[in-house]
Amino acid sequence: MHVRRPATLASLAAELGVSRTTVSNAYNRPDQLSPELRRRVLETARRLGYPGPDPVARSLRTRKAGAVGLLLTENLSYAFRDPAALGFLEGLALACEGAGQGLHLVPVNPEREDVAAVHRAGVDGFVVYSVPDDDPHLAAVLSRPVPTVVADQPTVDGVDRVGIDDRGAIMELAQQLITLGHRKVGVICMRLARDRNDGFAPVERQKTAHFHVQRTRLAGLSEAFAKVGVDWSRVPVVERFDHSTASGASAAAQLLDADRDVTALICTSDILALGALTEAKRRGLRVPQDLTVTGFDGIAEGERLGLTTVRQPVLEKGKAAGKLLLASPDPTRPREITLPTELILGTTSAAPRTAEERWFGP
Amino acid sequence: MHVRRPATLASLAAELGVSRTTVSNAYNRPDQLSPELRRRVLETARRLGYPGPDPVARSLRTRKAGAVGLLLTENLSYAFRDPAALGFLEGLALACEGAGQGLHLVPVNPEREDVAAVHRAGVDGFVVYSVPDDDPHLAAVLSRPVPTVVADQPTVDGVDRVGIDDRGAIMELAQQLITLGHRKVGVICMRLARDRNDGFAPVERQKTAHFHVQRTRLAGLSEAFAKVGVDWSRVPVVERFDHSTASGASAAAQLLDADRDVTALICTSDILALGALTEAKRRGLRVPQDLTVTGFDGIAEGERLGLTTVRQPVLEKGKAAGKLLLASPDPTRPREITLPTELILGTTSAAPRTAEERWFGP
DNA sequence: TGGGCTGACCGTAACGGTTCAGAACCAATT
DNA sequence: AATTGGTTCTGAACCGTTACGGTCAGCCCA
Repeated sequence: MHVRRPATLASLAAELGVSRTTVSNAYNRPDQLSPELRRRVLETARRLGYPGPDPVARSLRTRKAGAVGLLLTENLSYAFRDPAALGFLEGLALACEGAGQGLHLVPVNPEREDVAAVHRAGVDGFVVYSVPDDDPHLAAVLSRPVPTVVADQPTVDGVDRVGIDDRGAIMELAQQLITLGHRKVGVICMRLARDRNDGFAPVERQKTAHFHVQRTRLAGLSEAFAKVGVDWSRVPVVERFDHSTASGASAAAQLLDADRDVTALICTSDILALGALTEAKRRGLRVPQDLTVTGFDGIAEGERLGLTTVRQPVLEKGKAAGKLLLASPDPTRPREITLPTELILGTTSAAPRTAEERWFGP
Repeated sequence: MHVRRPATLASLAAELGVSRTTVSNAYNRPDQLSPELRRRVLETARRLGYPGPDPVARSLRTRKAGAVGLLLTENLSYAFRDPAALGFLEGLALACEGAGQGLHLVPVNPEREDVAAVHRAGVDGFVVYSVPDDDPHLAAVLSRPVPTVVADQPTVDGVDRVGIDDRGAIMELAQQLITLGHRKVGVICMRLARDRNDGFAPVERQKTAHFHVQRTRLAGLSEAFAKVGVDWSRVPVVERFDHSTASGASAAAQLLDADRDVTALICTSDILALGALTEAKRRGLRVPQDLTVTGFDGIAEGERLGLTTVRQPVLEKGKAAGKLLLASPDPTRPREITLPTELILGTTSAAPRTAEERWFGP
């Protein structure tokens, strides 16, 4: 019994004196052979230590890998720590699980731009979640001849898409602040491009941002405030590369230091908003009396704190992406799913104090 | 130009009038052909829409898939919501990313016991994280002829393992409570088997628990308290199937309702402990004056609340699992990595009130 | 008796690559 | 002139399966 090479379908067949087809059928189509022979095949397999048909060889032959590839932002830890990304991931994983498909996280080396991993992934399709528009990995994915779904990304021709109406949602939020009377606002956003720029982001940078979600939200804000005569080029927008409450706090500090008249801090994520709240508290600013703070996403911790924000259905977004990918392989035209959002009016937003109040207290 | 079937290595070679080997070399070993020819190959590839060597076929030939399989508990959402599991996942993902390996989440259908997905996964190895000892998926993984690492699971012969000293760690915690004077304690634990049993868990069930981690922690507690003469069979142990703060709260309620003398609630996870804290507050019990509450894991929210607990390096655990799997393919004997834990004395533990104080107030 | 049907099994041809041992060619060295 | 060495490219053998289209024996029924 030479245990060097593990047994294969062929060796098993030889041992049994039957054809490979029959052994294959024993595993895949029990109705194609007599129960007795099938029993013998399976028993001999056990005896020889044959672990069943090799998954890779099977994939090659059947032209399906049984897995979905997932391309995430270059920084993996980011995804695992961002509640919104995590919700998406969970939803996608659930959809895959429901369909019996594996979920293959594509390794993205943050250092060298190594696109090879995308080409090496044996998957039946890809989901691309919120990567920069110019990410070479995205291009690599698109070059693969498998169905793809993008999420929180701009439309790519021939590719399904799932997302929310970022522009509309944040405009609704902006309108709320406008109605309350806010005109001097500041914005804290996530990184806008692949290069690090921890500081103010001029309008040009906002417009050419490589991250669709951020770009769109900023555009929505700009549009909403322009309508009531606010000169957007004078609205301070502070960008942070890292996505953490610490970043939110330092951004708030930077912004408030530079512009003390600001009555509202609009953050493009709840995580950043949580940090802003911390900084406000540290400065002795009461929220919402002295300062309004808003977020985006609708994460649990924000809800607990009564954060005014836009809630988006992250879990559903992931599920939708999975379903889109796993449904019909190739319909005529790419589909697009836009999920609804909900404006959550919490306790961190209120009308700004009047100039008078500012000087003399409430 | 029949675009029916996408181009293959062979069709490209035919088009160019060179051998398949040469085309293969153009992609994999650029030094094996002239730069000029390589350029032609690549350009023709682009023209014909050839996406590069098929990953599955390549995997078959090279006998490596470039991915690691991960088997998680049957309930996927659980993993995505448990900070400890998430930390492990992040660590593992980082290790894989560092090695350029994909991470393949094996779909585990909670309904029917469908082990097929394990056999279908084209991976070079498996990591199995905290599944019940009798999980058929675990058996399926072990039957595959690839290296495997188990984490937070009992040792399996021939398989690498990573974990912590659950018994020792919780004994240290127990000793601390004992030193403080606690003798009447109650325990809240996660589910002990695959069947649902939301309620008290008799000693027998504790001992035969299918989840290694829970079983070991309970054994450690039992041992520590037995040493000081506590009859463990009379210690209330409440089990919860779902792992959530709500479960922790309801378990605490059930336990405190049944046994009002309890001075300390030992929870086998921080999540459960957070719930217990909520319930204590709801009852007007002051922590730690009226009730001591402890957890296990060392999650961020627990730290913020000053929870007395055992901190374990979850991220490192995941990284270690990945490294173990990706290091040398097959050493002589299986390795075992036990990571250090740290007892965190927070503000949720203190000496119990004396009987006198109980009746007359502090 | 022979035609048609069914159940059980088999042979061959892919699936799309990689790899290894040369062959062919040319230039440089002995 | 023969040897050596290097580069560039080729042929053929795998990798382990499954899909497809059979074959063949036995049985039913007219």
